[in-house]
Amino acid sequence: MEQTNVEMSFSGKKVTEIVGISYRQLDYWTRTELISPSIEKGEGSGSRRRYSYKDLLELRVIKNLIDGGIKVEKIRQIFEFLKDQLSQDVTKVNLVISGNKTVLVKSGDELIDILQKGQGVLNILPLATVKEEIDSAIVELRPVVEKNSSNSQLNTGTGS
Amino acid sequence: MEQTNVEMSFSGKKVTEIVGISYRQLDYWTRTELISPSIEKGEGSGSRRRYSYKDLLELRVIKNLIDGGIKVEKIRQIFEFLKDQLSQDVTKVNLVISGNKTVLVKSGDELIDILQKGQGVLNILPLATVKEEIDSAIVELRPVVEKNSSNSQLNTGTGS
DNA sequence: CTTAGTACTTACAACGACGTAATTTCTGCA
DNA sequence: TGCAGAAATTACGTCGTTGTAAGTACTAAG
Repeated sequence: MEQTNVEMSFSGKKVTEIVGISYRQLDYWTRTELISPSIEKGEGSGSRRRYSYKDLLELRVIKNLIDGGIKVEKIRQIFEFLKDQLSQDVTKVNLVISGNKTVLVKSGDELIDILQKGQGVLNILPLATVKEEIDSAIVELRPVVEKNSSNSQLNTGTGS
Repeated sequence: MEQTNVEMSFSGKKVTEIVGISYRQLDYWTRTELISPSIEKGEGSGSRRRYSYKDLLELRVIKNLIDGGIKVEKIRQIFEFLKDQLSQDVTKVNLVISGNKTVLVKSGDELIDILQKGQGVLNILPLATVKEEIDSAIVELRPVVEKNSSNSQLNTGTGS
């Protein structure tokens, strides 16, 4: 029985480990609404934020863009265009950022087409790798299995 | 007689107009050695910096990268690899930034090749357009022709 | 030589994007 | 119910990248 990652939820701490960012970054991005915890917003000190699998993908895209030297300010623009576009069927799709426009493009002809007319700077990020990165990170970080608590969201597929 | 732009020199002020950046940016980039005025460094208050045509190309590349949302920090890395690579025969060459490596690639097959193996973020900047932008800006900004002073570097070749 | 411009330099401020550390509150468990 | 630990919040500081404004030196004209 393969449990899809889609229904999982993750704490802030866990997210930082999976995605590979600092807690401060996650907190800052959350509080400035670059991303938001889809499962639970968590308001008030001591509350708990819960992020979805889709949030993880989004965050990893952000991380890769940051590592690629893209300004956070620019990333905010990008995600205004990307609203909800980023579902789980991201395999073999490239994120192409041209000027102030952002599109999802299937690798191949379309991409070359865009390159021909290339004005300004073109940023390209393959999303297939993003999904792989997250998925393998989730598996690798599955640590010492906690004593099974009934409402643990990290259900590994033990039935019921 | 076509006067090549190559031998010209430009003041800081002029550079900002041609390239399309603020004086503060030019100054900051100069003083932090992102670029340096090839013709004359200009040391001490009141001295004069003189930039070359090649400097203009370099600065325009920087501007385009900035407009593309690339962090200045990243741009510094890029130019460490690009040292002197940026000559005047930049037509039909693309600047490709992949991770921490930067290369000049002729449009076409090589580019697609790189895209296939695409890891992380790929930044692409066509240099042909950069040269065009600078050249046309130089022409357009040729203002009220100064009374011909013998050492004016801005020889228009009109001949009275 | 003096004066007026222009251009370069310096000083100060501001903002974004975090890091560090202390504080608060929630949760699981005894 | 009370306690320990984990995670979120708040406070404060810093660094890089500029903007604004004031100071300073060079250059040409008289």
